[in-house]
Amino acid sequence: MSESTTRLKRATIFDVAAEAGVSRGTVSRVLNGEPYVSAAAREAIEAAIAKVGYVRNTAARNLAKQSSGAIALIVHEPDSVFIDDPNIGAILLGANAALSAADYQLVSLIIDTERDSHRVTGYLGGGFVDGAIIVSAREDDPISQAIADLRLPAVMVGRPDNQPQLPWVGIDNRGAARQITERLRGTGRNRVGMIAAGLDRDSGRDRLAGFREAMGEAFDDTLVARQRFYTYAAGVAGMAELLRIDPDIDGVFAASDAIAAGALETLRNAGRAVPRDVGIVGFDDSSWALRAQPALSTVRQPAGQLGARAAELVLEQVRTGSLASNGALLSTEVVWRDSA
Amino acid sequence: MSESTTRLKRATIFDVAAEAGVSRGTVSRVLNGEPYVSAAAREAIEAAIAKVGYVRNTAARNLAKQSSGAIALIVHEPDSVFIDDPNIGAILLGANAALSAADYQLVSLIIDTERDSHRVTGYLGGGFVDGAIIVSAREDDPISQAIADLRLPAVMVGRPDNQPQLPWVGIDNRGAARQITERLRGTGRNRVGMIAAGLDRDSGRDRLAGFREAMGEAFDDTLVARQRFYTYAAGVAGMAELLRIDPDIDGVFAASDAIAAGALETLRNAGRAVPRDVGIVGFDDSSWALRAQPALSTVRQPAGQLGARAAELVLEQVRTGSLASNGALLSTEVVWRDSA
DNA sequence: TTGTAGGCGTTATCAC
DNA sequence: GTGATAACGCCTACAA
Repeated sequence: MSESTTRLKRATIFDVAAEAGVSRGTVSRVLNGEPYVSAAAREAIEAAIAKVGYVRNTAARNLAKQSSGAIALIVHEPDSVFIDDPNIGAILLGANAALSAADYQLVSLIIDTERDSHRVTGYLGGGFVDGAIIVSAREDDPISQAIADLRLPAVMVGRPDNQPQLPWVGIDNRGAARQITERLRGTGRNRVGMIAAGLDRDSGRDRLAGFREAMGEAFDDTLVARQRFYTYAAGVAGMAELLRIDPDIDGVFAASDAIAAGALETLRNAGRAVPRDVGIVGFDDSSWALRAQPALSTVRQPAGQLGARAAELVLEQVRTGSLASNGALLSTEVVWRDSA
Repeated sequence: MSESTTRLKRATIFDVAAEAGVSRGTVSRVLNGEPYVSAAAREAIEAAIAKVGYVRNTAARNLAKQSSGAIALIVHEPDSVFIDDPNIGAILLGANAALSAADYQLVSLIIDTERDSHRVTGYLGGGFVDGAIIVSAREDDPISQAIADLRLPAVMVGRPDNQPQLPWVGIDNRGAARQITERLRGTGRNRVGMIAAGLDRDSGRDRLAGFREAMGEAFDDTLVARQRFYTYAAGVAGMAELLRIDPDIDGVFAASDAIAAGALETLRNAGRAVPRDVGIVGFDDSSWALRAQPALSTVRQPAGQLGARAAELVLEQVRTGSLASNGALLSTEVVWRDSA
């Protein structure tokens, strides 16, 4: 009676062994699907497991096996802007699918404050996970250093500047930026600028570099509006700045679709028609691209594959202790729609 | 030399104790900030910790303490649509902040397939976490049942239908829907319909119920377009359906801002002006609301607080073993802009 | 095929 | 204040 109200002690292998009339060793063997167990024993044990309601204590298992079967995915967005990042969800889903196929558990950790950063470091060192995927780390990220110290198998999504020894997967931001800028220029624009963002990460800097390359001689640094975040608001502000600097601007490469959408609003309010007066292209091919008016020409980023590939590389390290290659570049695709 | 290439064994309390010339017990005491440790011992131990590069093995600690200091947040979106859900990110951040303040680690688990569901169940039972927050569970969710079986402290975000014993936090979807519908009708609309979605969850059903209540005698079930997801595409399709059924429709309550945005597109293509010809209101006050043309009148959902409150309730259970109240309703607010 | 027992790294309860 | 030492629950040689 009182059993049902007080918190019952959870059954252990001991209880199962006693119930089935065998030793703990044998129970452990059937639990792990090992051979050399008689059918009779197996049956008795399975019945006992069901009867006593046994579930394995993974903390104990981890301790004994020195591994956890889990991989962390760390999202580091100290400014809480990741809510609007269209890629992170897809990266997560891709990583989850790849790990799931290998029967690993993905656990996502978010770092929002300095305090989070410390706590997560402790968590990573605590045997909770066998490896880690780091998303959207910034230049000065303490986590990547901590991971290196812990010798925890890890891979970054995006190319790390300060941790050259960390394996990574990413896209060729520079090449993609160059391609779409060239295409934009090809529509006969003469004065083309850029709304850049995220210049504290490699992705942001590389997109700017690609733009500069594509512009060649025509590059004009005053026509680069530098914003902090990849947001709609940044697009609104950045476009206003560009119009102020050069009212005759007729082409804009926005560092993200959200920025492009914001720029569209500014242009609309300024009475400029897109693509007639001004051609604009974005980056990501997120949901912003299709919903914008007009629909955005942009670069498709294989976010899901990014996550999946990162997961595979972590698993390779976990299993073999090392990695065949040290980085992977996934290919992008220019998607041409109506905005330029 | 070879030390640096082969994987070094991680230092344990043993090593620290030896290095500092004290016993493990004393080391453990300083590690846990307990009193009754001499300054000399503390200093020696701290130096030793730094010297041997000790980091605590949490698996062992969990085993001994029978707890983990981590709380799971389970996102269950089998259709991968959560990428576009504007609330989940905020819920996550809110929960993370609340747990962080109590020095708990939030770990997010996503369930995307049947296989994920099984694996996560095992994870939850394995001593990795002390409690769980369940987001966006659906009616037939096996996870909530598993959690009940495990006697794991848990709380749902959103009111559970099938697990009445599970504590939860949510908003008054029905009341909020009623309020905004009444306000919409107050703008002098005669033929008002609804684009409903997510009718397999309480939130979706409650919004429809609130709409019905507000309409009273004027409720017309043929003017309810039922969609599966809370997406832009659903809005496009739902609005088309409503226009087909009643070309004279002059008011629409969309079950989410994304749906409302989609509806706006259909209306624009159909040559209907908003709010002149048709008034439209949404739900969530997500980024869709402000970026829509015209900006949406909508219901603000306190997503961050939802996550924070859920976290607090889980911690209360973890610490006291029980809960003072069994549910919490957070208040919403009608935000009136230009779309109606 | 099965049982035995030592070890995984910490914590906690004792004596001292 | 500090040092032994028995848990914690599981895995895994090794022996039988």
